[in-house]
Amino acid sequence: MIQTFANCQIFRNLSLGEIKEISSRATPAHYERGSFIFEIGDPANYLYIMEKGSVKLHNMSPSGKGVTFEISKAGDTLNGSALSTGTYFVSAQALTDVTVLRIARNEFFGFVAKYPNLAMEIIHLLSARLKTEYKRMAAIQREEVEQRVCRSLVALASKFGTTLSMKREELADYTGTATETTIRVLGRLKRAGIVGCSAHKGEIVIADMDKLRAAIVDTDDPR
Amino acid sequence: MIQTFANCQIFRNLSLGEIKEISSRATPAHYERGSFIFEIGDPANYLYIMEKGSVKLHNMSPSGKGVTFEISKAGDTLNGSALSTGTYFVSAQALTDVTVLRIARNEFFGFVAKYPNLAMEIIHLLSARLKTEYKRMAAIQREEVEQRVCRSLVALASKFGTTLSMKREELADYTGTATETTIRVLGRLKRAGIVGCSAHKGEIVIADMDKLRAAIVDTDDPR
DNA sequence: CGACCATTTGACATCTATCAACGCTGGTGG
DNA sequence: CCACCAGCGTTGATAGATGTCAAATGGTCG
Repeated sequence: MIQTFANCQIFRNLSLGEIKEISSRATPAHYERGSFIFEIGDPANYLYIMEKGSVKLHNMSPSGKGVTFEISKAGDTLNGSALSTGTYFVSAQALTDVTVLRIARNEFFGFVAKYPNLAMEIIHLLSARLKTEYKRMAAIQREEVEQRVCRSLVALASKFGTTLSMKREELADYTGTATETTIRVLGRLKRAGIVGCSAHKGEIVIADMDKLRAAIVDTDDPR
Repeated sequence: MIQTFANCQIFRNLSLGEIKEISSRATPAHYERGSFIFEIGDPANYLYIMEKGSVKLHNMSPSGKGVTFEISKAGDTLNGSALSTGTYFVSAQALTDVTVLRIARNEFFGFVAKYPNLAMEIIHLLSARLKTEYKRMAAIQREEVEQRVCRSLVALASKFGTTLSMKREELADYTGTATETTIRVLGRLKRAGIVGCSAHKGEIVIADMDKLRAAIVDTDDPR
């Protein structure tokens, strides 16, 4: 458990003693694949820290149209900003069996007020995430679908490696396109040798990472 | 100057003495309409706090395609998160003549580390902004243009009132559509009596705020 | 082996961007 | 005072990209 905290970005600048103090207030919880850790709109009473497994943060509309914001893994917090806004603004669904640690909102904020290093790391983390979202917005508004699929693949691969275990539909929700459209793009990428052909169901293998990266630099403003 | 700080969300929980201390390290600066306070990619060495005027935060690609993220006014900070990430990740351009206060990055972070209230407010602010961006992403990926234009109008009106002084092109960049498309939507809204017909150039007047709000609730997920 | 779900492919509808032309308005200079 | 110009707003026609619908294929698991 201590190790989980030490691996978590927002706690990394704390001393071992401080981490021990905080982790003493955390309780573990398990969720099985497919279940929800919380749903959008629930009151945000706990900070969740991922220990094991992966979780999809998304906003599924009643019509079935999903928007995926992030896939979280060990060391990530789940929609931690919601502790500030009062209610979770995304849903968290387990993609695998999952173990999390959770800390009550008030206790967590107590620590934040007490340890400037912790507050500072949170600020850095939120800033980085905001930057990511801004870039993503710019990409969505400017780029064509093929670009965006490639961009999604790069983002996912840099976090999870070149073998992604996700369905086409999940990639489509992450990219923000129809499933069929994503499949057609993947088809083109296969023919270009960028994506592997063999891949099992529910799996996407990136065959040539360099080519993939090259495919998204052609547009304006490489920054 | 003190007043500017007191009106600024991130400083609002500080004592007068603390505000005085911080504001003693701030220096004012003026920019005339059209000029850039900073441009995307510049090293983020200062925190800017708006005192007077309005500023557009955007990302203009060389091809001329602009994405507008926010219009800032008195009390707002300009891309403050950039102090964490190292370089500004949007450009800040004055829409009017503008007065800002600026504080050197290191000094500002010194205060953040020293005053937990300040750090906490920053966390709240960033969290709220992240929530806004998530909603916006969901809207972009799910909604049709008409919805999004209405949503933009509501957001802008709740900050600036029902008379917006902006060109169609600026609204289009904010909404993420072509200028002509935005104009066509505005045409429909005029006919529906939601938007005023008289409006001068460079001005958009919202005639019926209730109808406007009603126009964006029809889709999924009213949250 | 059979059922079910993911994946794929095709045809089609439609939305939106793009291109082009024009009108209007306010400002400027003769 | 008038004519002209430049920029913004508006409208129409068109093409292209992407979503949607429908159906076939193929893989996986019980």
